[in-house]
Amino acid sequence: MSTVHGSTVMVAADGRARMARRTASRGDRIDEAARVRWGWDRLRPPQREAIEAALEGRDVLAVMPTGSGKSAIYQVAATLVPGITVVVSPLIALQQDQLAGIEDAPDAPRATVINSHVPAGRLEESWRDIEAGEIEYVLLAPEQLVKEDVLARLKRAEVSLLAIDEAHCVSVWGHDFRPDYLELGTARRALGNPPVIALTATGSAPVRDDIIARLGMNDPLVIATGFDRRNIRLSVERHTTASESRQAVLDDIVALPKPGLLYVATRADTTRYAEALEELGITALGYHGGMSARDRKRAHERFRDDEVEVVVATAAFGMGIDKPNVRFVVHAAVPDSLDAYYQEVGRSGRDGQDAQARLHYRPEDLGLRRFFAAKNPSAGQLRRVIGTLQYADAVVSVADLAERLELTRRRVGGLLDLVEQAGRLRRSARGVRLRAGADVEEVVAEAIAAAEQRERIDGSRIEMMRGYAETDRCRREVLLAYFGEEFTPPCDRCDVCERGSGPEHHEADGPFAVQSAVRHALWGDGTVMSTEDDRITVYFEAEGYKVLSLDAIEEHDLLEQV
DNA sequence: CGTGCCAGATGTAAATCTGGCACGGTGCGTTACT
Repeated sequence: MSTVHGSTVMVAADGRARMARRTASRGDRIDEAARVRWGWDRLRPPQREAIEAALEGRDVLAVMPTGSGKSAIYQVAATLVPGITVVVSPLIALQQDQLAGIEDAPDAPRATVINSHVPAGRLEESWRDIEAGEIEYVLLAPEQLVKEDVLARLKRAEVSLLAIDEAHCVSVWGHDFRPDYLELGTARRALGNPPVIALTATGSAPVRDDIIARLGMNDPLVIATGFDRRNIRLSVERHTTASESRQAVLDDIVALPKPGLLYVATRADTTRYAEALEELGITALGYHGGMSARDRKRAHERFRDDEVEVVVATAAFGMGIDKPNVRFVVHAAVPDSLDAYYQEVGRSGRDGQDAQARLHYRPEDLGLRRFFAAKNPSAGQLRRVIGTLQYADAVVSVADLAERLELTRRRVGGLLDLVEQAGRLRRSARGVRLRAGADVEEVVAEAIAAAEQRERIDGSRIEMMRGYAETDRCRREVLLAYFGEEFTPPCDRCDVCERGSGPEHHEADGPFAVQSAVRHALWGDGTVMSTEDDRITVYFEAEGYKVLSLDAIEEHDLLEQV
């Protein structure tokens, strides 16, 4: 676990020198494949490093901003290993884009998608091609990869590489929303344990740890490139009333250069703001997950083609968006974490030109995020799940379990995740079973404790969002510290620095270095995320983020270096 | 947790206040109907 965060870049750098000597010819092959198959003149060092590691059979976690060529890693690596490459992609729309991207390349190998939108006839055709060895890339969502027949057919075709695109979904969605994300580790084993390449643009400590643990990655090479996007100007405007905030958002959008994105908290707000903007003479479109696939596609296209100035969207909008000239991302309400915020903000200024990231903040808006983070697992349902598993005393598939208990698969998946976090569940390709010697009431209590832990962690991430909004320090410093990157202010590209009102920066000379491992008497192991004059922020694996006063630490001897 | 809608109260005419209550995000797949 020690290579997970912090020392990662060093690990990569060490490996590079060694590998360069040993595998010069492999490097040539990589470049040649990239050039001939894809028409890319050269790969950047992080891309090559990741490919080399994967070819050596090592797991790779690449944390790189969108648009930095993450896909190239698995796309090129796939052409240099014998079997097929399975690419897990969260959205069917994204799979279509990726397929088109592959098919556009000069001499890329063939790819196919497996999902419920593919007509049965075409699907069978794809399978025949896969089994005949004519396909290099199989694109699918985790829901497919947990199906027994899909796994069996893929295994027969020999999978040499497993790529997980948008891998933060494992952590962000796996725990409740899309539980099949948690089965990817099991699926990997069922496929014969091919090396995993996990790709994401979100790289905070808990998310990275979770990805590595959930995918069962073994001593992965973690490549994290810089997070700083200096062309994006960061600012926060604080409001007291809802109507004042609303007016400020509209004023902002009128004044800012377009096109841009407005993120709101609810579906109803997408319509309300879009209508208000239209009345102000701005072409605007609402966008949320409840819209039809056709309307969503249309909105994407109109935004891409500059036919609409502003898209007003919930968090549903964004994945796969690679529009270069987005000039602003305004938030009418806070998202649930800095991970989400930075990802949304990162959709601006892809062309390197000036862009604005403005957050309109009311502390009350955090309430909605807390509501969504509340897990409140039912002890009764947990008892039924655990009791049924114990009674069965055999492997039961999640679908079976859901049917027997008359609960949705999502619900059962969420409950099983808690049992797993409590260390009481065994997963296999065919289903789950309880570990031997478990007492039902004991497991229920442990699972509830696991839910409470998760809630604490999610809650602490919301608190970090609050910390960003309310800080009197350089916003870039705060944001980058969250991603484990040290930054010395001023950045001159945030509202705090521009006002010149931030506290004077001192080189941290306290006892705890950023990214060092520490242990707390009560909260266990943690990693120092940032240090200030009188306090430090630590991420504890079991508790989430905590801000500790240095005086208190000293007085009560709370924290030791590990 | 916070917001916004609605019914009912207020107290004698129209409009404002108040308390209760529903609702809030992200997508895969499957299935039953047009």
